[in-house]
Amino acid sequence: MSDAPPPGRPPAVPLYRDLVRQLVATLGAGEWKPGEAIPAERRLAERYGVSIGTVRKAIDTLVDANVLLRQQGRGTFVATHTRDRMLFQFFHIVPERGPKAYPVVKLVAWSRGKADRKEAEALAVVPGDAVIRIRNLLELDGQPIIVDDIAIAAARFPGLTERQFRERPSTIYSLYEDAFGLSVVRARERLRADTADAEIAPLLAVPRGTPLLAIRRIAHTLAGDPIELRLSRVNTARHEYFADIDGGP
Amino acid sequence: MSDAPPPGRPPAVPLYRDLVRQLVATLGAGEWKPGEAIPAERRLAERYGVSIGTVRKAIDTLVDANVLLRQQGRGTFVATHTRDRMLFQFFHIVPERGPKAYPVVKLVAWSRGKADRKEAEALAVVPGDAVIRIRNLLELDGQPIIVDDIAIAAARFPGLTERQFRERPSTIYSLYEDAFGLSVVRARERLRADTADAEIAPLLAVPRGTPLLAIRRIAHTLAGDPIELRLSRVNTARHEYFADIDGGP
DNA sequence: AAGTGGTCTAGACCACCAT
DNA sequence: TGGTGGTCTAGACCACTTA
Repeated sequence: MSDAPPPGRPPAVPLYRDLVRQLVATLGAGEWKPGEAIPAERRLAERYGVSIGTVRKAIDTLVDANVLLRQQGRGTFVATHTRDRMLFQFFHIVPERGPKAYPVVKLVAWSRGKADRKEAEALAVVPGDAVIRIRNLLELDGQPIIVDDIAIAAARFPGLTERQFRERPSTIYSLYEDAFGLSVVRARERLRADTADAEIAPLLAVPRGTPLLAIRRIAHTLAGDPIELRLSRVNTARHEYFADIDGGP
Repeated sequence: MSDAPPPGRPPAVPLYRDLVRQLVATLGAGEWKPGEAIPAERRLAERYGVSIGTVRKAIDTLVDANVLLRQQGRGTFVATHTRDRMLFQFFHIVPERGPKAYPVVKLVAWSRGKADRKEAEALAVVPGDAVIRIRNLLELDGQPIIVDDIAIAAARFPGLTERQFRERPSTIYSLYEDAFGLSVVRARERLRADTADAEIAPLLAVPRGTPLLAIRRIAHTLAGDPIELRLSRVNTARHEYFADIDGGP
């Protein structure tokens, strides 16, 4: 790509892998922003001195990872955090019966504080570093179903205000993206069964001791940096968490 | 592929998609069995009269779906239900800390009965049809952590005996595969929080009312037929369910 | 040495979209 | 009409496995 491979020394890393790395670096540097088109495949092939097939294979990788989005006849675009993407990729609570719906999000609490040990570990910061904590209440069908406790490192979100959260028209991840250039592309979730304590129960309008589904999520950027720790508590009386193991061909 | 495309009428379905369909059909017909190699890509290209690139694209699809497995220098093999595959693809319970481990499975109960409405719906049979119900207790680190209640349609597993379950050296899905030619390739799971009742609590050695994670799984064959309904109840005091949202590039 | 999958090329032609 | 991604070809060469 930049250099010819040394003679007789086959490249340890395939060209298209290297191209993925370069595309990710270019994306990370902000040369192509969410919502924008990246250059056409033929142009990328020229720019990097590889064949179009190799470009396609590299782009395939990033499309599979939901980082890029192909649109035939139009171009290839950097993925954005629309409501739809949030609903289909990151929101896994569905009604027991009936169609999936968008939650209505209400900000309950917003505060600054110092990272405790668990927060620090999850966010890859030092205990005591400034964190911002947000509590949201999510309603489905007009009923309060989920309490989200979100923690983010203040250093990654300079100047973030409570007002930005209140006035957010779209999803939280689109706020991270638009205002701070931080794109969540993947997350790890751990689930367990818990019970409603005195603090959570009234928010969800359930008795204390009601079993709740507790979801601990760490959201990552394309570079792999953790940028959000989220503890969701879900009333699963009429809703469920879904997971599909393998989409199939 | 079999016929030339009508002149001026572009094929509605791409060649490689059609090839996927044919490969799936051949797999379903049992021409290539789990663990066996399918013909080399060059041979498939000849056999179906397409280029090797098209064959590779079709095989890519089935490899992504965990139906086929490529091994460089050896061949492409039909996936089997090994312990490893079970652990990495279908078993999502991990210790709170420490490495993932295989569960030790103990058969608690085995019975035949008639499908109730929910079982019938899940297994795509008629209520009242014969079903086999299995209850397993799964231990991790020597502790009983999971109770699995499995229901399968008896008609799909002719001659299945309790003994086969007791003597199973590997996983249940490998029994389905080896003895009945039914390969589980994907599953849908729905999770909610529940509490231990009088029946489950003693099996897990917890007090009644202990919060448990309830997982309802329907497992499907490559053809999309549901072949197993499984209700797992998990003591999440020291273990968790994990879900990765997007593997990334 | 023979056979396998893995990478890469340099095109051709098509379907789709904007103008 | 021109540009985009989508499909498909017919090879070449490589890395790896097995015999």
